[in-house]
Amino acid sequence: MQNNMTGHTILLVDDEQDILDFLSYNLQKEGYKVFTASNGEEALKLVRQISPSLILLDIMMPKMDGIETCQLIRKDLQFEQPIIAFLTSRAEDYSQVAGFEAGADDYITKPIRPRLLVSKVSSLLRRLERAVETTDNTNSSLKINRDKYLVELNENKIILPKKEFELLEMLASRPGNVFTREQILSTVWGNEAIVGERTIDVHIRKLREKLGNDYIRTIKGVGYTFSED
Amino acid sequence: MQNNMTGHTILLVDDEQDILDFLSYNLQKEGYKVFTASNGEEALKLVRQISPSLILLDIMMPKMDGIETCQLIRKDLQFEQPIIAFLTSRAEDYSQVAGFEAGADDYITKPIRPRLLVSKVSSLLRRLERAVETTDNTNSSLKINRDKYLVELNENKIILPKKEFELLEMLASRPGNVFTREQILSTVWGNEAIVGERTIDVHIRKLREKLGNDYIRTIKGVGYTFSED
DNA sequence: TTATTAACTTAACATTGAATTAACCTTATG
DNA sequence: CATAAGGTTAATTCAATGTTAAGTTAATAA
Repeated sequence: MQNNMTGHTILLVDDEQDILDFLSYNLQKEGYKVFTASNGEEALKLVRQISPSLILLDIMMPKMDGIETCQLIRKDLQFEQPIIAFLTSRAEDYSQVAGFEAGADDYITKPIRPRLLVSKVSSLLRRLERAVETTDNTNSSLKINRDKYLVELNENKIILPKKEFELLEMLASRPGNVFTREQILSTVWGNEAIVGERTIDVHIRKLREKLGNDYIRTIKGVGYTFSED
Repeated sequence: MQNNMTGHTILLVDDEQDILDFLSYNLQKEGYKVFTASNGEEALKLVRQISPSLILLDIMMPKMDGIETCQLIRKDLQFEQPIIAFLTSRAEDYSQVAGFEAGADDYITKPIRPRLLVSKVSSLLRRLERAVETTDNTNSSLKINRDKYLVELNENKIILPKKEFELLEMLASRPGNVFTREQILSTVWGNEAIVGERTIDVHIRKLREKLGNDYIRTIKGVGYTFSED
C-alpha cells in the first residue's frame, strides 16, 4: 500500500505504546519509513542515527517532556533541522505549553484522526521540500522566506500578495530556467483554474514594479525566466 | 539515575510517612533534591532554610492543614515564590475552591501514579523556568507573563482573556512569522474544534482594540503576523 | 441552587484589496 | 510591415477579512 514515493523518514515519540502503534500503522500505510521512541533520550539518540525529516513529539512524557526534547534536538542538529510537530491533548492550553518558542513547527491535537494526521504530515513534508529548493540561493541578493512570507531584496523587505509571492517563488526556485505559461498556470493556479490570457502578465508586471525590471526576463513565445544580473 | 540536570529542590509535606517515602523515591530517582516535612510547622521552618522551587503539600493534615500552611508560606516569602501543588484524595474535591485562593498552582490527586507525578512535577518546574525567561526580553515593548495571562505593553498592564492571550502568545512567539488560520486553529483551538469562520477574526479584532492596530498584521489569503514596529 | 458577569461564539452585514478582466498599446520577429 | 505575443492601465469582481451586536456558554458571586 505504498502511495508515497518520497520515502521520508518519520520519528514518533510517545510514552504510550498504543499511540505509537496507531501512528506507525497509519503512516507506514502511506509509505513513510517510521521509527519510534518511547522517551526523550531514546529520541535524541535515534535522531542522530536516522536523520528524520519529521518528528512527531508527545508533549506529556515522564522524565524529559516534549518541549525539552525539542529544544535539545534543535540544539543538537544545528544544520539539518527536521520539522517538529507536537502531539497534545485537547485539554492542554497552548499558553501552558508554548511550543512554538521551543522550536515547534505545528501542533496536532489528540484524539488523532487518521485522515487528518496523514494530510497534515504530508503538508508538513511538502514544506520541507520547498524549503530545500529555496534555501540554496543564500548568497544572492534575493532571499525568499516562506515561513515569514517575506521577500528580501538588497536589505529591503517586501511583502507580496499571495499570487505574486508564489509566482516569484516558482521562478526564483530555478534561476535561469525558463518556465512556460502553461507550467506557471498549473503550478501557481492549479490546472483547474480557467484564467484569462493576460492574468499572468499583470502579475509579472506587479513583480517588476516591486523588484525592478532586471530580475524577470521574458522569452517571447516561450515563457519567463528569473536571473540575478 | 540522575536524568535531570536542573537540580531543583522539592519539599514534600505529608503526615503519612509512606507517602513521603513513595514521593521521595520517585523524585530523587529523577535527580531532584528532596526534603520532607510531616506537618505544617516543620514545613515553614524548612522552607526558609532550603528555598525549594516546588512544594507538594498534603491538604489533610492534623494541627495545621495544607491550606493554612500554604497561606503562611505565601505570606512569609513575599519575593521568591515557590510553586505549590496540593495533594488531595479524589473524594475531597470541594476543597479545590479554597486551594487556589490560598495560592496553590496545581493539584495532584491521590492515588498518585509515578509517571504522572514526574511529568507533572517537571511541567510545574518548567513553568518556573519559563517565567524567568520571559522577564528577559527587556528591550521589546511587549512583555508576556504566561501564568497570569498578563501582557505589558509600554508600561500598560493588560489582562487578557484566555483565548486572546493564547492567540497573542502564539503570534508573538515568532515575530515576523506568518501563521495561517489553519495553524492558529489547530494550536489555540485544537483541530477537532469546529468553530465558525469569523471566530478568529473577532479575537484578532479584540486584540487590536487593546494593543492598537500596529502589532498584528493581516496577510490576506495567507494569515496573520505579529511585529513590533 | 439561582443570579450575575465575563468570555466566547455566531450570525448578519460592511469593507477591503488581491485577483482578474477588458480594452488598448508596444514590441520582437518572420 | 504585419502580426502575434506580450505589456500596460484602469475598472470590475469577489472571496477574504473586518465589524458589530446578539446569542451561548462558562465562571463566579450571592
